[in-house]
Amino acid sequence: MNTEGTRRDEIINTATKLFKEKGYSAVTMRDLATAMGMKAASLYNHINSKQEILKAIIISLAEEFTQGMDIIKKSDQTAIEKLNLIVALHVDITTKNPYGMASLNNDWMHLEGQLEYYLGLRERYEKDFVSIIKSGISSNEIVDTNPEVVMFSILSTLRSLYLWIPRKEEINAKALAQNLSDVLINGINK
Amino acid sequence: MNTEGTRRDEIINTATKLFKEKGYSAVTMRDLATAMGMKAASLYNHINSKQEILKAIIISLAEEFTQGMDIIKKSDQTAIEKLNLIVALHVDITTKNPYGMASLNNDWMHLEGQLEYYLGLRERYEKDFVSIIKSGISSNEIVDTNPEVVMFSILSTLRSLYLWIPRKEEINAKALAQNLSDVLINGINK
DNA sequence: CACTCAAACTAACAAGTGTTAGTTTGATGT
DNA sequence: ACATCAAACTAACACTTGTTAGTTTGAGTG
Repeated sequence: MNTEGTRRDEIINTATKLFKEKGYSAVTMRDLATAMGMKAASLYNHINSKQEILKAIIISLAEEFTQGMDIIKKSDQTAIEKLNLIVALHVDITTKNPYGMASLNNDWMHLEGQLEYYLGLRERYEKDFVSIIKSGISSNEIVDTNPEVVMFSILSTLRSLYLWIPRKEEINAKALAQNLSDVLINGINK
Repeated sequence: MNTEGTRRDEIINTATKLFKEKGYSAVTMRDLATAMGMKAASLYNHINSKQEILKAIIISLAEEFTQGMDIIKKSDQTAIEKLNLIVALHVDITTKNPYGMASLNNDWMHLEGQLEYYLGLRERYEKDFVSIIKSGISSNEIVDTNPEVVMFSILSTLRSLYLWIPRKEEINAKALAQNLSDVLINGINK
């Protein structure tokens, strides 16, 4: 038994790139096979279905976010500091797998068996996020605005990071997270 | 000749909703026909191709943004005021056609004949946006941060509005634009 | 009534879809 | 030399795709 899953992982990585460019539905198994330098039927020596690939991409990412949020919400930090940690979490996960984030954002509705599970994780994440903002408002750290608008605004930016991070190799993750935190939390008004 | 294009418009509106839910590639002409209460072949009495529908949805929206930006950039306003106008522009267009915004954001890459034209409009829009931010930094209205990070942050939120506006019938456009401007420009730190 | 015409229909097409079954290849360890 | 086995292959399947051609329907108009 050698390093398990290597060939399968290559297929999933290649699929992730293709899905990011055209979306899950527009990528055929023959497209994927060509990109891998093989015939479509050969893919099935390593994976069981196209759907399984999508699941492998999305669910692991969604669980990473859930775990990150669990740690942050339990941590003994101010609300603002927790928001900074959320920004860092997104920058970190997105830097490691920017293409996968495209599927997470755009192709989750094509999950067949795990759609409910995914939606559950997502709802939970957003609830935790809003809770942190609300507690920051209560503790007078955060201005008293609609907490959902605040979450929406921050989360939209963080969810779009995958579009931006690949072009920004020059900037490192820590600097980007700091820069984003500044803009998102302190605003841009002088 | 009666009110021209009615039936065609109904088809495009129906398609817009379907595209928002599953994406362009995953919606078949038979799906669309069923939603219209007719057979797939009948659609072709009103439209010439599936591609034409996508083009009708995306290009008109992209041109609306371009026109809006042209007016804003020529206007005699401070940079911050121009940013407020951009927020209002997005809220306005998205409120009128939230489903179409989903295609604009997620299915532009499936444009076949007009891809270059679309990308040109988009690039121009982003350049104008960055220019406004830079001029705000020069005039000391805006904090001296990376202008592209600022644009990215604001634009990500504005581009995601389509996900949010349909659930928020209670809030009116003007109030939402004001609320967003506050959060995006002044930040949330107290 | 006969004519027109938009808008639906049925039937079919060629190409492409995900997937299965069975077979060949070639490197590895005995 | 032989057996093994992952990993590729060829061939084919049942079904779906966008689209075309030709036909029928039915309301409105002279």
